[in-house]
Amino acid sequence: MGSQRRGAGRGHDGVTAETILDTAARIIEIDGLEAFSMRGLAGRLGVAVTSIYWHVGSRDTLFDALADRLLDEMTQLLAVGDTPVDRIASLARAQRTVLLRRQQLFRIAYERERIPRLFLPVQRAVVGLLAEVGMRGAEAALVLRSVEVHVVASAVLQFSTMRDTKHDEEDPSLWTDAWPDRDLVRALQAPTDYDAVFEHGLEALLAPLRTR
Amino acid sequence: MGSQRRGAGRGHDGVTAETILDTAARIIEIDGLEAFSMRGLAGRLGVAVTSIYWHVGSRDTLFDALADRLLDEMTQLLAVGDTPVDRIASLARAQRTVLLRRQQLFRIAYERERIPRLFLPVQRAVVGLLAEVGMRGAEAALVLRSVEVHVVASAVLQFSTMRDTKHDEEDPSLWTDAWPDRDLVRALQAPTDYDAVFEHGLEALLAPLRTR
DNA sequence: ACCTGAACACCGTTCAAGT
DNA sequence: ACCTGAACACCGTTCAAGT
Repeated sequence: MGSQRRGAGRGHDGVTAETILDTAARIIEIDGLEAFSMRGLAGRLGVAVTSIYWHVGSRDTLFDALADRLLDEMTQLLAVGDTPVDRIASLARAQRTVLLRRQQLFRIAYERERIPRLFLPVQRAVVGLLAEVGMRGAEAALVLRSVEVHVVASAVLQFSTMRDTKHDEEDPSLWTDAWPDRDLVRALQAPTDYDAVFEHGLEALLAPLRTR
Repeated sequence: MGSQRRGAGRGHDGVTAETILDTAARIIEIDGLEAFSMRGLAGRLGVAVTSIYWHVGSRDTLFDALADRLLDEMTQLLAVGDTPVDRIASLARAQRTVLLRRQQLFRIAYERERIPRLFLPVQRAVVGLLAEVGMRGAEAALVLRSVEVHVVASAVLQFSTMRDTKHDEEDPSLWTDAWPDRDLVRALQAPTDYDAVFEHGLEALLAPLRTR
């Protein structure tokens, strides 16, 4: 709302919109979204709260700006692989990697309903790759969205177990009843391997494409 | 922390832990999680804030109690269908239906990392059904978790578009470039049919089981 | 153009005091 | 056993005032 950026950084002890956003992003990604406050951010920057309002506006517009940054990052992803289907899979993995690295920013984007926009650049690429294997129209749209849901899915679920490690393993007592299948009980007591779950689901979704 | 419930409702103008939880759940599910506050809840009940602390404890323990209620609801689900795979699919759908109806309570459970516990009753049932088609051990665990991830996934993604209807459709301008595939553009401009996406992904995950 | 403090209307929580 | 008001330490945001 307020500011207009001009020229490069000046030798001044004030803050710029950039440094505010940088610091906000760092606080949020390291200490978590709920640890963030406007006053805390101002304190970290050594500035009055009201100064933030001048540079980037309210908490709301600040979060919007952070969501835009994540969007920028999503437009940089590149597809690799020998076949079109391999390249689709590589894009899905790359998206997932960004989401896992930017968990908290992703939550912000999610809460502002920016997910469709966030995924648009990759979707455009996937559309082209689907056309290469002869898939178009409503059928292609369904595959596109299924892959998107799957990427978000496994990332979101992984968040809740990543947040604190003491919950990283399932409570063993939940599965200690006398089950006949000891291998399965052991597999379920181990921490969920979300990478494996992701690959399994992705392969299930892409399998029909591999035979065209 | 404080109270011990005894006997049935007494004719008194005080509140009980039950009525507090009922009112809290209604506020949260109707007005949304962010609209909830301890003071607002007290106001709605016509009681001082501090009275809530006596009956159910802090906001934290109150949310824990609400998560327990959702867990109870999840234990009631029944499998229907002719084949074991059909019954697995029916359980997945039933779970999804509960999640969509109790969106906000689910968010609470999710943020408290109760998802594994929440899904345990259904998982037990699915384990039995997988055994019926001869799937056990680590392989069964992977399928189990993939289905769980898929259910949560499509529900979570649907939330963000359900919250306000003006975002229910994708921004048409995102796809209006000159694309050769008009059918696909039309399909992508329409609101996402999450039911279809859910069924598509579920079928992809269960397809390998149908041929055993 | 940039930064400030004071003020407002909110929070969750504790605690001593009432009946 | 149950409920209360006062108080504390937080919020986000606005606004008039400074330089």
